[in-house]
Amino acid sequence: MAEAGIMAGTQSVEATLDEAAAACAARGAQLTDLRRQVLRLILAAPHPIGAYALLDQLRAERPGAAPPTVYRALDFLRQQGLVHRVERLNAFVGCTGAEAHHACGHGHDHPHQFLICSVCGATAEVCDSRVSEAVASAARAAGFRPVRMTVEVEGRCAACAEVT
Amino acid sequence: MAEAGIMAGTQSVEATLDEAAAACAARGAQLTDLRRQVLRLILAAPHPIGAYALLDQLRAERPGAAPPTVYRALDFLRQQGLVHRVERLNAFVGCTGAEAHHACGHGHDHPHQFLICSVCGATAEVCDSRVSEAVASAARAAGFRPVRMTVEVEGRCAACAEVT
DNA sequence: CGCTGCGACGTTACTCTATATCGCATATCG
DNA sequence: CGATATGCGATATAGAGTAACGTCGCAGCG
Repeated sequence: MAEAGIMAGTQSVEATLDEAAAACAARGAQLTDLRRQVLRLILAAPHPIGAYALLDQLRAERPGAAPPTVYRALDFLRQQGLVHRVERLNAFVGCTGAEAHHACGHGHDHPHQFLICSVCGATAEVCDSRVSEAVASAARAAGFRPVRMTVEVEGRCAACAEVT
Repeated sequence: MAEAGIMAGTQSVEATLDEAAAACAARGAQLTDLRRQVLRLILAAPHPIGAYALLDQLRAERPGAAPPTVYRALDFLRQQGLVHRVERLNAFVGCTGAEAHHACGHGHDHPHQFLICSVCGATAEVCDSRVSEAVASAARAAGFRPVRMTVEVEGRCAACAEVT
């Protein structure tokens, strides 16, 4: 229970992949086999995963895979809002709760925040509008026109904080 | 005037270096020649500068410089709160307004935010407590114990926004 | 005096992250 | 049919960061 806030989506990876394919199709883009494989690996990983770890795993199914193979797929998945990049880790995670974000009116480039546990490596995505409002308003106060924001918090997740 | 929010400190680089040296000494650390050179290059750069660009410039004075040379100096300068890393850019900037931060009660690891202009590359550091409060409180609401935060906003600075 | 510990720095080598570029195949449309 | 677009294989290179080891100089101390 303590991990509730840190858990990824509860549905199966394959179901998520099917939803993702449908969402892409609805936008006129296609989730090809390669892209689907990459997304599957990301969703199956317990934590944010680096591009080259992804590449290693991908080679099991696709021996010819090279860095551009992975990066092209990642670029696509990010455009589609299916994957986010965690800047502090140079790693990638599946976007959890894309439905929720759409429900609250955000597009696929929604503002989000990451909570990164420096003990266990778990990374949770949250979507707090007060945070994005505060950041955007601080930026505007400086005469700045915000477009995209990165908010990443390093600390201890609930489970690791208990141990203290 | 439009750039007021984006300007770096107004005093000369050398004066800043002297202050930095004094601040280090007060903490029992020393700003050696190497560290001073690296800090000078960062302060003189108009924008955040990458480690390898720094290395290239450093080699003019110090032909034997290698990556560890730069990274060790950067680690020191970051510990001393004289330099920040911009995660989105994999680059480094001088900490503007360290005095102001100390004045408002923060140590040298103060929470800060970056405004990064995607047109001209200018990067401004701001220190808005409402932002850091909002982020910290969102994190705690998820049972997370925040330690350090990265807030980086990409958009258009005042000068570049005028042009539209 | 020589020993020891420590911090700063040099040096080599390596890993990881990311992009540029060329080229081929297919697909879709007028 | 040709023309343009997209996906992807393949090679090469740039950029970011770290590991490991050695050396020098400078305390403090028996």
